Amino acid sequence: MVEKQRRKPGETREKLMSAALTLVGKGRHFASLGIREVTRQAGVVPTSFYRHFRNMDDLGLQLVDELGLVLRRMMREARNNVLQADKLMEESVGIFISHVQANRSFFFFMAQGLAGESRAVQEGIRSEMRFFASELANDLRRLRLAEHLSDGDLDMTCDLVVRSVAFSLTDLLGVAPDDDYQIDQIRRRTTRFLQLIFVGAAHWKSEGT
Amino acid sequence: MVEKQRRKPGETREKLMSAALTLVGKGRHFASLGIREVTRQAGVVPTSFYRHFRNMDDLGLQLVDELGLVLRRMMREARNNVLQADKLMEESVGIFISHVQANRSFFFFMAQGLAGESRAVQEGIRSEMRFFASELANDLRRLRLAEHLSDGDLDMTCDLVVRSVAFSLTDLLGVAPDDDYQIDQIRRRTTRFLQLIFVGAAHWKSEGT
DNA sequence: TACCGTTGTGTACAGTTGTTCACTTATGTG
DNA sequence: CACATAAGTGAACAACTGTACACAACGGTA
Repeated sequence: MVEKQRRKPGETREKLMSAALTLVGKGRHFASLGIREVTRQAGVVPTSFYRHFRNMDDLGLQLVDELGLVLRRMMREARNNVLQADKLMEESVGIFISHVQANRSFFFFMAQGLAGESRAVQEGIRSEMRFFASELANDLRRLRLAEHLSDGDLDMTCDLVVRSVAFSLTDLLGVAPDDDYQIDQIRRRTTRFLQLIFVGAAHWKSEGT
Repeated sequence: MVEKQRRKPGETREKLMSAALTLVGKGRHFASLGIREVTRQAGVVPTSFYRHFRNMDDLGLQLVDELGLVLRRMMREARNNVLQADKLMEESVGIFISHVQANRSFFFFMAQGLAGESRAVQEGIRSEMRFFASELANDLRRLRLAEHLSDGDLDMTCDLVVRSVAFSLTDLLGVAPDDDYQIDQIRRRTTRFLQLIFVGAAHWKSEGT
């Protein structure tokens, strides 16, 4: 007699994905995870894996999609909550950090994927970052905060902003999630990076002429 | 009769390390490499591994040390060849890119290690980057290129510079090594990033007062 | 020359891996 | 209700893994 568990449709799929994330969150690298390991963590029999994914790379790709959702939520919150332009950067960095804390495993996965072994995952994450940068550029245009910059220069600036924040991710994931002191240091530093970049953008090319 | 190969002392050790690097250079992630796999690539029997390393993490740590040498060579070359201050950034980025091309596997390893699973390797690479940033700050002070900045602000600026260049690493490693067009795009973009940062540094705090 | 520590070799073994197969059970549509 | 399909299960396999052991050849030193 086979005891088949009753589950909602797609529940095992979710279990597998979050099992992989859990392992990544525990410090394991996604590239080193095996199918059996993930199914074990998910409390599911190994063969179930193949019902939902072709292999680990496939699972990784689907995680990238979910990561996209997380990033979009973050962006939406930033858009809604950053009202006054003068505190724009402090608040944005704050929102970023709190989202990282709330979805630590996801961001572990993101940081790993940037130099990961699956080209597809890598390209997926990179494209999420490009999207993020272009949305940021739109916002700045809309808020009339960068009217002296050409489109190309604004894109470059936003690209650099996104990269700097993304790099802070590795700092953030390197400290304990409850180490408030260190986290505050990172928050300050990241904010100053962004301020420096925008000071640069404000004077960009205005001196070469 | 056991045919023992004659090798220079430490030759097998080197073979193992460069075998790991080779695999990483082929797109594999360091965290997913196994002892047997590395020894196979090195053309050595699995048990030999333990004569030189306690486990793969240990090998990784020793690779970080060698990476340090590569980075120092790069820094030295930059110091010798960058003579005129106005081309400082173009030339530095150029030297960086050519070193990456010449030691591709090493830089693959570096990019992976930043979000790798061994905390020790991670910390090692991070510390190499800190060292690099502080040396850069020294140089700028020495060349009297940043006299209006406080020590703290100069450190921050150099930190941001190093991070931006390091992030370009992932771009660089993502394109084929002979894709000259793309590489030139990356070179241009990275250079502009640095210029933007230094424009920011030049006007830093001069406006808040 | 005799000796010893280092390094390389071959064999062995238990544990884990990815994947296939034949099966049972649940679910939703006609 | 019947039935096709999706989603779960367990057993099995060959291949591979890390690691241990005993042994052999080398290099240097006394």
